[in-house]
Amino acid sequence: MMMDARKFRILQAIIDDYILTAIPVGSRTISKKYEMGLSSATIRNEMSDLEELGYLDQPHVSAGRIPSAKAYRLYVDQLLERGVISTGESESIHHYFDDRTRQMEDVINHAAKVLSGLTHYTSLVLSPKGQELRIRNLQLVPVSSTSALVVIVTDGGIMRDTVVEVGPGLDADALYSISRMLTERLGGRTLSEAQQLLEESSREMQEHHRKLTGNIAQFMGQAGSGSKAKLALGGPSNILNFPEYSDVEKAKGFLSVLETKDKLVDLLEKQGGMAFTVRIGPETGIPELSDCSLVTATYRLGDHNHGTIGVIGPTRMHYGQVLSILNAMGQQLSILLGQNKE
Amino acid sequence: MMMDARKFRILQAIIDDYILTAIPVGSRTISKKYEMGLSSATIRNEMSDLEELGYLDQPHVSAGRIPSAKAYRLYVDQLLERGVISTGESESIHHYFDDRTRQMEDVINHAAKVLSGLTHYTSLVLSPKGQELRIRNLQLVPVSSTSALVVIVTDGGIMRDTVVEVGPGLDADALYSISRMLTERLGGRTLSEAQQLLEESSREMQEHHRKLTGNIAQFMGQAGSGSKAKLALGGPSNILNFPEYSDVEKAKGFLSVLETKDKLVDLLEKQGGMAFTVRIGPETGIPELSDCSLVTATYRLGDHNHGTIGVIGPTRMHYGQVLSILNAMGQQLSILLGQNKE
DNA sequence: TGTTAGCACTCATCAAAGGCGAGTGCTAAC
DNA sequence: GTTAGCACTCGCCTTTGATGAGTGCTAACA
Repeated sequence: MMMDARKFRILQAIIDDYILTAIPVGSRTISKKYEMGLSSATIRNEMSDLEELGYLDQPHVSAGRIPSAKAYRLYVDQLLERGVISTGESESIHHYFDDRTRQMEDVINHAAKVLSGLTHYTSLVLSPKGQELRIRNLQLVPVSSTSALVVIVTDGGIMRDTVVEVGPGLDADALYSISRMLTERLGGRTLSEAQQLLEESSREMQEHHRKLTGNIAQFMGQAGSGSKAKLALGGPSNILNFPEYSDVEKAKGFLSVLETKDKLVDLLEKQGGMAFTVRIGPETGIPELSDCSLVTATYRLGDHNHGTIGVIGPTRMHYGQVLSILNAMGQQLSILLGQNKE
Repeated sequence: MMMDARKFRILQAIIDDYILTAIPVGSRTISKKYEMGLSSATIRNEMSDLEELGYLDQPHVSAGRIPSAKAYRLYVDQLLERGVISTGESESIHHYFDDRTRQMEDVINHAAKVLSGLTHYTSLVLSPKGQELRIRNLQLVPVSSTSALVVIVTDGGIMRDTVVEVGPGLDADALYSISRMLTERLGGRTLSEAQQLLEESSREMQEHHRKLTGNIAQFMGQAGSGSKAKLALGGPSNILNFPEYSDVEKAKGFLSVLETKDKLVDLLEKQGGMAFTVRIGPETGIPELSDCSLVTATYRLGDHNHGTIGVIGPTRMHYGQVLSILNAMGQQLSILLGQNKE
């Protein structure tokens, strides 16, 4: 037995209905509501076939069918092929941002809020990884007599800062001249290049500079490895709007995953630069999310950097709408963060 | 009728039991479990009095009694009077911090996690307000040809940063000399003093400097007013562990409040420097939290600055334990953040 | 006068029973 | 290949009744 066009149409109708109602779909519903021109009995036969093919599950014998993960997969692949992603939403999303928020952290927090507001799902926004960012300016600001704040301005406009120990006897002017020197030498390079360069050159340096440059190099390593990519969450409690999560235990599991952000960051980073990924149920690889779907999209920042935005919701998600919104939001973020570049 | 010692003992027993079990307490339970040396009948009479006095509620006629907000209030006031706060926990809390995390944001995030882990409630940690922080160093770092990053190092070790527009034609060296000048003039002053000073002096300045100083002054106003005090949440989903919140609707309300942090910040700032405050049920002023209690404590940072830590849980909270932990955590935070001061 | 035993009464909770209805699979006719 | 008809299944809801925890009241007791 094979999947034919009619089976597919029926499957699609079932998925659409289930996405809307969250209750198992019966043959009669499909026959009447979706004007197939077929009687419920015929639908039943087809549904029986679809179940055999693994696209439908039956919670119990006298209930309707619900789509399996495999069915959603088919559905989504179809959506992506047909390119349902419209960019018309881009403009409306623009309104949600006001132009003053340019700080990376504010932007991603706000983006997460907008995204969860628009989709009514839980949203995730991951800031770009710093790996490929190029240094534009580096400056040491004295904090105490033995420590200084490192400020790095990159072409992504992202500033990461940390406090490093500096040797004693370096006053503000000394730090400034070091800053100038470092900016001169490292400007235009990526963080990882700069790190390497610093480590090499520190050998030839005087004793009391060596420690400082070593610390800075280490910091660049951290910042560059992207281990500190910031994650913003939007509307975590949105999940409670769905009957799938009216069970408190399940809700707790879901929310717990959100609290330990590490797993989520890993998951989002697996995206690997693809325009869109859709992970359905078990495909997420996190047991607590086994009846969720995670839809992610990439936004670009310059030629080498990208961040990730995503939405988590029940497997019966409005995939088309979500993909479209993610697409629009991604573009908006690229524009917004790109302004720092000029 | 008056509250006497015996009534109080009985009330205390009822509260203790209800904190433990979350089920209405009957007269028999008190009589047997708490060795009052009184029969259940006598307890019943007393309970009836306590209800009349407003300390107990009865969910329905054939159920036991539950403590009212007024009862918790009495209970907590008693606790505070007796000074149940031990400092013994301080040392153990120390272990949860590793010494490298000195950045304000990391510290408060971590503190929130530790706090929710120890108490099993939802925790809140508010960073200190900047109002009284004294400027130690101010520096402008070029970001683009027309904008610069303002970095202010204060005696709290807190760095707040924002991007300001600068007039054209100011290169790195020019910015540095401005920075030096500003540091010279503003060092040792509080943010609000500095703001005022800047605004006054900007009148006498050249045209293209005026805008810059104006922007910096504005930023100081924002930072100083504390509107940007950072709030970290710990274990939001902990609330779901309590049967009071096994109702999904209630849980959603609770979590929604957590998502809009503004209200919480307001609530925490009302603390006003008191060592401890306990808000029970309606005292929180937020409808969604009307059957929660919020316990907050202050930690000091230097002589003029303070932050707030707190715990939200059901009204039947382990007040004694929570107060004790908050006390210890507050001390630890003061020490940890104080290290930036030297 | 305060305390206690006894008793009738209330009412939430739980489990069992039964009706309802949505939905199925199968069969026979078109 | 499609459809109408029908018996059957089984989750869901409501009803019912038993259970038991807990109360308020009264009368007896120290």
